[in-house]
Amino acid sequence: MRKTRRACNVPDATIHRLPLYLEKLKLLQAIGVEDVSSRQLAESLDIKASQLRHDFHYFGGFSRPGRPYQVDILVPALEQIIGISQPQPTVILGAGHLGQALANYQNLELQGFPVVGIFDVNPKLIGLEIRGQPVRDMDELELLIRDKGVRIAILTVPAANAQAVTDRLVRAGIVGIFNFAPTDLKVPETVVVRNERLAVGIMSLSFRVKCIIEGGYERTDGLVAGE
Amino acid sequence: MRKTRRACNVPDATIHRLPLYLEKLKLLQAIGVEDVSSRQLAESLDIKASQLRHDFHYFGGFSRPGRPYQVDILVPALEQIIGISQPQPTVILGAGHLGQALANYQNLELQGFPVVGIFDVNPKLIGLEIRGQPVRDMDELELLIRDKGVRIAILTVPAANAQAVTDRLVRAGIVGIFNFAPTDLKVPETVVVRNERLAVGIMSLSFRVKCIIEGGYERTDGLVAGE
DNA sequence: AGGCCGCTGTTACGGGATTCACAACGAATC
DNA sequence: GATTCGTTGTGAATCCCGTAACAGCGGCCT
Ligand SMILES: NC(=O)c1ccc[n+]([C@@H]2O[C@H](COP(=O)([O-])OP(=O)(O)OC[C@H]3O[C@@H](n4cnc5c(N)ncnc54)[C@H](O)[C@@H]3O)[C@@H](O)[C@H]2O)c1
Ligand SMILES: NC(=O)c1ccc[n+]([C@@H]2O[C@H](COP(=O)([O-])OP(=O)(O)OC[C@H]3O[C@@H](n4cnc5c(N)ncnc54)[C@H](O)[C@@H]3O)[C@@H](O)[C@H]2O)c1
Repeated sequence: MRKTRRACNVPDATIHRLPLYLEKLKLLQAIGVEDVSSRQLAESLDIKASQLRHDFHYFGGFSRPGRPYQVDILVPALEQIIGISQPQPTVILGAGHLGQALANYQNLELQGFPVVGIFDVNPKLIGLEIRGQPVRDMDELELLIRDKGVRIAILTVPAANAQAVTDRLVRAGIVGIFNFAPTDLKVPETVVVRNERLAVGIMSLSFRVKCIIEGGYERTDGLVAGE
Repeated sequence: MRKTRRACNVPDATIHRLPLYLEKLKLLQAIGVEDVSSRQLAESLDIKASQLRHDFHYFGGFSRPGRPYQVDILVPALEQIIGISQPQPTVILGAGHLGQALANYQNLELQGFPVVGIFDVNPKLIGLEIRGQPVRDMDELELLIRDKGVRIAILTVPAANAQAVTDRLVRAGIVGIFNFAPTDLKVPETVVVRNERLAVGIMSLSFRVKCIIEGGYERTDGLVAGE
């Protein structure tokens, strides 16, 4: 009980690293590696070993002093922390360009997020099969969410409709929304939204590109060629 | 000269907010708003006004004490900082599901990143028209990059081919790579990579969802219902 | 003019995140 | 067995970001 309490106070920065750890560990697992030290794992991810141990420390640690981490223990432990010990059924809202791309993305299922429903309002799209699944009419939304116990939704509708769809998702019991529309969604406290803004990504890239071209080659991490 | 030096030491967190500022400001500009205070702008983005002023301070400030910010000054100033005063021609590598979705995404051009080339190796895709542009053979890559002065590339090829394509992009003079493949790319110091990992996003969402469901409703920001 | 209000620029502070340092421990080697 | 090396767990220290506080300026109203 205390443990789940503490787990939610973990900083975002740490949470964002867990998937990276998990990904690398699964890779190691696939090639038969049995144990791995914090240094090995950290260096392959370009971070400090102490940070990795510190991250793990939030969850009480996964080994004991003297013993390296065991891949077969770490993988399920991280999966349990992230919440994908059981696959998390997921629905996609909006079967347009992006929605279809995501529906076709097999990695989603591999990483524990099988798409169990794709929804749209466009009659021309409804019925279209994507990887064995039909695009569904919005009428079926609430029923399917309840039947399959869906808690996570991926939102790929136009920005103008994003809030309306969100409200409906919230009423249907969705707890997490992965939002690709460039809009800030209003949701109750008991629902989490994660915005994935393409514009932010490409614009910050552009900034760094400009820095390299205009300002010489120095980087944030230190080295500046003499004044 | 000093100014460009300093500009590159701006923290990432600030850079990530610039696109949000710009987006909101363009919206205000479109509806004829002439000036805006730090409080107004900040509150519409759910951040503190002092943070916004602090962010702007990295660039010397955009007004003077007593006067609110003028939208018509701020917009071009931010565009100049981000590096999109002139549109940044962009190429897409990999015309699969995701590549096509992005090629169809009109917001890219609206935000200053017109797609001037879409490339693939699949003969069946080459020649396919997407928003008026043909999918091109990789043979044309270097020439088009040089001709159009492209500095930013969007990488949507399978992870297995990502590094090879990257090497070729780097040799062709690309400076910034927006990478959607779940792989860490190795590039020289003079090239910037920004990874957009879907897995990180959806897994951290899943973690927060699990926290809400298991651990009650408390959030990082404080309030925990009594012990 | 004078006073008041609201605004920005700027500096100082507090807190969180990263990094460091080391103690405790296990295994292998001599 | 002792010793040496490598490992994790953990608290301290450092660094950096977000927040607050305030000084200085502009406009407005009286
Ligand atoms: N295309 C991209 O690469 C891309 C990238 C980043 C973000 N986005 C964002 O993702 C969203 C979708 O982009 P897109 O390119 O796929 O657009 P799109 O127009 O191709 O697809 C949107 C789909 O949503 C459906 N829709 C509209 N209203 C709906 C509703 N109320 N309920 C259910 N479905 C509804 C439409 O019928 C359409 O099929 C947009 O908000 C866009 O800004 C797109
Ligand atoms: N589909 C998604 O929604 C999604 C989401 C996030 C990340 N990704 C990642 O984006 C990448 C592309 O995903 P996708 O679903 O579009 O895959 P896809 O297979 O549909 O498309 C990949 C395309 O790249 C082309 N290609 C392969 N090797 C190439 C090369 N050497 N040079 C140029 N083109 C080449 C292929 O011909 C194909 O058309 C993958 O790395 C995937 O992991 C995809």
